[in-house]
Amino acid sequence: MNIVKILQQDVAAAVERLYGQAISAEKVQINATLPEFTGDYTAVLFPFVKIAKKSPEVIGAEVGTWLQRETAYVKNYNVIKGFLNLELKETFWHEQLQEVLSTPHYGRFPSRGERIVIEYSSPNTNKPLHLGHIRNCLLGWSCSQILEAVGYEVIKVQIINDRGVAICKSMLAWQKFGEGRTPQSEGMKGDHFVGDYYVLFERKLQEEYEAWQQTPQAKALYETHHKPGQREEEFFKDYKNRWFNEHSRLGAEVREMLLRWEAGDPQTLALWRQMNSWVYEGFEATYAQLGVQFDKNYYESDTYLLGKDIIEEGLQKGVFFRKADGSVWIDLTDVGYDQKVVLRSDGTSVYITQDLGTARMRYRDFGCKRMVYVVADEQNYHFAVLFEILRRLGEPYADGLYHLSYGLVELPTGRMKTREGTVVDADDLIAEVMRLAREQAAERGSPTEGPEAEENLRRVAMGALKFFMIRVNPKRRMVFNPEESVDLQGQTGPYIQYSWVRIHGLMQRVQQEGVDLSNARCYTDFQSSEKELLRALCEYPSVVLTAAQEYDPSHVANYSYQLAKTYHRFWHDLPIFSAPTPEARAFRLQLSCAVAQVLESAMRLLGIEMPTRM
RNA sequence: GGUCCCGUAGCUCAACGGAUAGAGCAACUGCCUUCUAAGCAGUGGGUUACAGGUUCGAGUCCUGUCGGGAUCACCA
Repeated sequence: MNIVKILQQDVAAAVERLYGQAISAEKVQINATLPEFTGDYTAVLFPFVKIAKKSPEVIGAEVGTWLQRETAYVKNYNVIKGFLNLELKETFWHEQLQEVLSTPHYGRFPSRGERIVIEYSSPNTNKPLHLGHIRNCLLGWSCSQILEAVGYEVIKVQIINDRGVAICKSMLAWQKFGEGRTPQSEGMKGDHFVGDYYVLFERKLQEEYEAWQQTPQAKALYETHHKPGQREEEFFKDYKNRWFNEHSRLGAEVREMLLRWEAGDPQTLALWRQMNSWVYEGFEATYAQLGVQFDKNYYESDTYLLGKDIIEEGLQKGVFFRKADGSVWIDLTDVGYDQKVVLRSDGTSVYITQDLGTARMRYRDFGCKRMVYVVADEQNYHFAVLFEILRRLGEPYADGLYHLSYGLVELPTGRMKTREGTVVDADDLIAEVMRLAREQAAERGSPTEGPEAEENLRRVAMGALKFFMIRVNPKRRMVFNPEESVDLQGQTGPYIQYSWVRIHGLMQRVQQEGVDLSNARCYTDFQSSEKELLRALCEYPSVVLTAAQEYDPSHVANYSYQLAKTYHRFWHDLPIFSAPTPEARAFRLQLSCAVAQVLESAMRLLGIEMPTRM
């Protein structure tokens, strides 16, 4: 059990014994003692003043004495204002260190025998992945690792939006202008190849639209329909969607194609499969670079008709109601939401219908009472509504749903905009980070040739990128400065990796020279940076737990940085291999070993691997 | 307009309701004859948007104001 919990219980016991009132151990506040005071952990005494009817100073003395007498691990105490600083015995710290070293998966929890589904990435198949997908993937992946560490059986899924207007646009553009080209013939990644046709379509569409705006019909429309003071340009910007549906020739062709697809036209399906398979090849390559995987892929083409049975069920249960035109609704005004359509008047599903169906499908597939959706915060309202509907339907998993909502990734210049070409492509970004890692390694004289160096460079580069994105609280919007993301100094992934590499070097020497570490326990003269490391090591499991409970990997990222920072200072302040005594050397090496173990474990939870050399 | 999220150093971010609000970047200054300097140490930089309230104690909780964002489609 971790030390904070032990202290909470013992302080609670002390208060009960001394003052005759039971308090819950969880309420006892235990903090790490601030560096300027002596002690390891500090109990906050103010809450006991009412119970004890004594001053904090007196309570501190009494509780401190009690702990020192009744427990095996308190060495000394002092009271400053309302704070009881406790100093723990050396034997206690040795036990803690040995526990870390002897627990192969320190920081992992026993199985809960419970499954949890986590959905992330979920791309459209008309364009390559971009910066936003990277945040999504990294968040999803590290969350899945963290949930696994706390004992869930995690099932990672994505839903691929492989149908609809968007992919038909790419298909149509390829059909009209592709002249039989393929990713192979062009030497391109398939997702970029298909994406280019999507862009081409949009360009051709814009050309058609601009030409149309010059027609008498369009001019007349502007004259009769524009809002007061609205310029022609603005008017046509707003009108584009309607024009696409009602006047555009290309728009009509896309809709025809979509209809042919829905009717199962073999030629259309063949083209659709061909183009999607190109895209999937590209996605796979990007996912491999990011180091993320999925246990199961759902395809919208399989799920887009789901959910209608649920609508029927909901109508019978009185959760939904039908309007005169045949459309089906739910009224959520009592919880502050609106009325929502769940089935169109023509009987077809809307987006949320699909999600209702997919949720149930996953429950049937995996029997999981918990599901996490990693989706950007634009969809907060959608998920609030989805979860509320599932609750009202009485679905057995309804209380285990969580929307891991994350903020948009912006550039220093503002939001990424497809139209303005400011979208940061995932593959470009990865290539850029790799390039910079290589450049910096060369500057420092680190090896850059050979398979081991290549792998190390890759790990450093991806470590920088991943840490940069994961260290900020998911729900925060984040500003992505491409230059800072590939920084390798300061609060970065490589900083943490470097501390590990230092230890790795030490351990190699330990092995080569066959250093005896068995007398580490004889060392008792702990230095402050050693104590800080020990305390940090003890804290690790609870950090993982917090990250899991809050679905927030940034806790693990910040912890890793803190631990690495403490280690760097320890390294700087104290001789390790050449410590003054054999006991000090043994202890410091063991301590280093434990730090490396925890750092590697924590970083693995973030999807970051350690390089062997830097 | 309704609902939700966010306002912390010049910038990017931390801080279970606890002690004097911390890191990194950027700027300046030191430290490699000793285990890798992608490191360490120091200097400057703050009315935690503002105003009230709750309490032993508020960046954190409550109310209001201001500022930023998202969302409120028979789109996905």
